[in-house]
Amino acid sequence: MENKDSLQFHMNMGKLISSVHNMLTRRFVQNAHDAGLDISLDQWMVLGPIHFHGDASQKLLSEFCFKDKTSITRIVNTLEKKNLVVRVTDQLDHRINRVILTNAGKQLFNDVLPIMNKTKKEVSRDISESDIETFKDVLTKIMSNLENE
Amino acid sequence: MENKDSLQFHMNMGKLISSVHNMLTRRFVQNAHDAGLDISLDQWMVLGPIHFHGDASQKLLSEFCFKDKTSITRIVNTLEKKNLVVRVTDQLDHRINRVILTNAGKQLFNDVLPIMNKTKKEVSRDISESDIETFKDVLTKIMSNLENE
DNA sequence: TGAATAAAGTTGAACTATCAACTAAATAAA
DNA sequence: TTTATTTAGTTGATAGTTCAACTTTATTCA
Repeated sequence: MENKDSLQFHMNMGKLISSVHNMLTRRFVQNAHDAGLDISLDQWMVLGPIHFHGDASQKLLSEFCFKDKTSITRIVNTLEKKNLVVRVTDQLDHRINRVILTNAGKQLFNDVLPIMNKTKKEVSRDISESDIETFKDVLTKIMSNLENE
Repeated sequence: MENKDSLQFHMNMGKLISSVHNMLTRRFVQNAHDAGLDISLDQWMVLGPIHFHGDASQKLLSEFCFKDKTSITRIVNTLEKKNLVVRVTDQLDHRINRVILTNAGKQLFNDVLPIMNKTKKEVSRDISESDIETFKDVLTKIMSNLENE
């Protein structure tokens, strides 16, 4: 334990981000599960934008979620299997799928919102507002640093 | 594009961390690939501690990497398949596997080190030292917030 | 000592990520 | 208008994550 902590101190950024990402994912799913909700973090990260946009194409979801289009295909497959969304072919451009929330999807969205807030609270416990701001700024900066080309 | 940026501004922490993690992973693998090296970020994250400890058990790797023991099993499988490590049963406690770097593993470790540094430089470009420090402190704090129980 | 329990790893199943190769539909170019 | 190219999405393959169930070996304790 002690050994682990002292090593943790020397962890580089990549490992920190990776570890935090894993732990965050686990905690969110656990909180959802404890509330009787069956959803993964990735499903939630796609469900949110679908709710937000109303009739997002998979292409838009891909850009918005910073996920590969293949990942979107498969997450939407899962959401569709759970009857949370439906794919509707665009009338004008038949290549495009519009992804729409079902009533069950809207219901789940509303149920998960408080779980997300609970998780957020647990994550940012005892961290100052200004540190959180700096933290988010750095993350945003890293994203622009890694944005392709 | 513009739309995406304005939305990005409102991204919550979870999504930021998730997105950064994905982009970071992609960039590391791409940099390694460009240098003719075939390794994933997760393989690297396990290879490092193996190098560091000399004869780490999978249990130790699991704690050290903040990964599930199952993940460690499979990553070590992959590393073993690539002849980068070998499993040696502990003489005193036959339940324990000691994971040891082969010469090829040591070689790869040395080859990947500069790639990691290159990636680190790309990630932290134009971010002040003090912001990086705050950033790492917040990540460490989040980890302790999410540490179980 | 012998039975219950705990610890270290593995395996199977379901899900996600990424790459490459593919289909189908729309657009550009000849 | 026909051909070439681009775009949206899917499929297959390989790797990693998590959970639950399992094996094997150690330890506890009755």
